[in-house]
Amino acid sequence: MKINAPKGTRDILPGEIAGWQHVERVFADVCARYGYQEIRIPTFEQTDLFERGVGDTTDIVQKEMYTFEDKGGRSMSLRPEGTAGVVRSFLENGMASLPSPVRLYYNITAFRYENVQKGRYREFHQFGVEAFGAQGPAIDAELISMLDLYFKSLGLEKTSLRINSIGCPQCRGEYQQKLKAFLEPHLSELCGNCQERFNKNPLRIIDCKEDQCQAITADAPTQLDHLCPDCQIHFDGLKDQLDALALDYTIDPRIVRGLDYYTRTVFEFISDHVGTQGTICGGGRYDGLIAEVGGPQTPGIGFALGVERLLMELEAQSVPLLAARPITLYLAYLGGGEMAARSICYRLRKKGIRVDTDLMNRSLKAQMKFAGKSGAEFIMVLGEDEIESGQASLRSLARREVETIVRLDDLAALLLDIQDMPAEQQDQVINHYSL
RNA sequence: GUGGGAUUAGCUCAGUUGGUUAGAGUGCCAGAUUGUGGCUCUGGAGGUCGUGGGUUCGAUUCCCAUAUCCCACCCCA
Repeated sequence: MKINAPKGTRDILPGEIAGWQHVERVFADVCARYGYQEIRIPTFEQTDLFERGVGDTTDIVQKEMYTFEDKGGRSMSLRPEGTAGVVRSFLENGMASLPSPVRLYYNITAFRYENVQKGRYREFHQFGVEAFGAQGPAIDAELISMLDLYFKSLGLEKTSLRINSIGCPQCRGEYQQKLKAFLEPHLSELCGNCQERFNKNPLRIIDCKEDQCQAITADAPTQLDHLCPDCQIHFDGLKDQLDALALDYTIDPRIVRGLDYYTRTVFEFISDHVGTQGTICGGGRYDGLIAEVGGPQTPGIGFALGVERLLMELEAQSVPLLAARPITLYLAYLGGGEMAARSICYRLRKKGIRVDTDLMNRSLKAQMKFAGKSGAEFIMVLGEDEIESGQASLRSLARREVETIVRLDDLAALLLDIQDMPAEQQDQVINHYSL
């Protein structure tokens, strides 16, 4: 029986790992510059946490969670997102008593039982950030500027930011009444889904992509026009903050977001290269979530970024990613040189040099071939003559003509100098060691 | 949960109007007078033609089911 990777999962192979490591490194670096610290949380939690945190009316919790009973009869779920677990950890570890705001970031896999398509997997990767304890819009703008800096650091130029405010529970309730009153006369013209949404979650109707629904909701009242004074002040403040940072944004009253916990500020970074799954990054404020999970009333805000989608966007925009670092030296050997070659190889590796050598007893010709395909920068052949004289020829594999006789005793120092150096600068160093 | 397309060698794909030992390119291993790679030539390994049923003298080919992949609805990152 043939065993495949489970539907919706995939292997990240050595050939593509460089891109992943690159976006991870740059993300960690940007987070550090903003004073965000990494947190690592469990892959599964008590199901109850997600029901309360993500919202038990959401599709994510109702239809898409990997839920199982453990051997103690407890209901557990694989995390469908990161925020709930981080909030749980924040409370459990007394982080509320740390100086505010508490700023955390994470790099996780998350799991949702959905049908797979472009940019959507059952196991997927998210980078995320959560900040607790800051009330005003400055932190909203900080998160957005962080993402802007991150995208720019990666070389991703064409990202579009959309922001909206979905108000607080008070003004949202009033707005929902107005929205329903507006939609009521058109109820029969809405698509089937939206007719169901009318009672369950009318907000989602203005997010519907069906043409007939968009036509009806085009003139619908927006939450943005019905914010309470406090929410309005917050949203105006956010715009001032973004203007001060010279960040471009579009106000999109149709952004709703499918997680129950959002309040006030919501935002998305959109791509048009990821099929219909265009949201690379989504986030917002969740001032009620911490209390909902059982903690004190604490404001919070965060975002999550889809790593697979980010990588697709980078590829679509032809952004060069850091390549894997090649082997610096391939150490080939002939019969009598084998043990000396092994010993030198180990010594070089201890010094931090990337070295490869043959383990298959191959002919010299085969070793050369292998070295050439391995992408190694330099090659050296060790036989009895070289061991005896303590000298050997160091040759560039990419630039055949570059060949220099050097002392084996100097080899470590030489390679350490030229490792990771641009090719055109290497020659000078090599000449310095030349006999 | 619902649709459309696909599945043949490690990878990219031909092919068979149903008929003996199923092909190419590429990759892998080896060799081309036992000390210097990328080109070329030769040889080799590698496939129960996604899986399970059915029709048939005979199925990789036709039919049904199922799994997986890709795309879309929905939802989200």
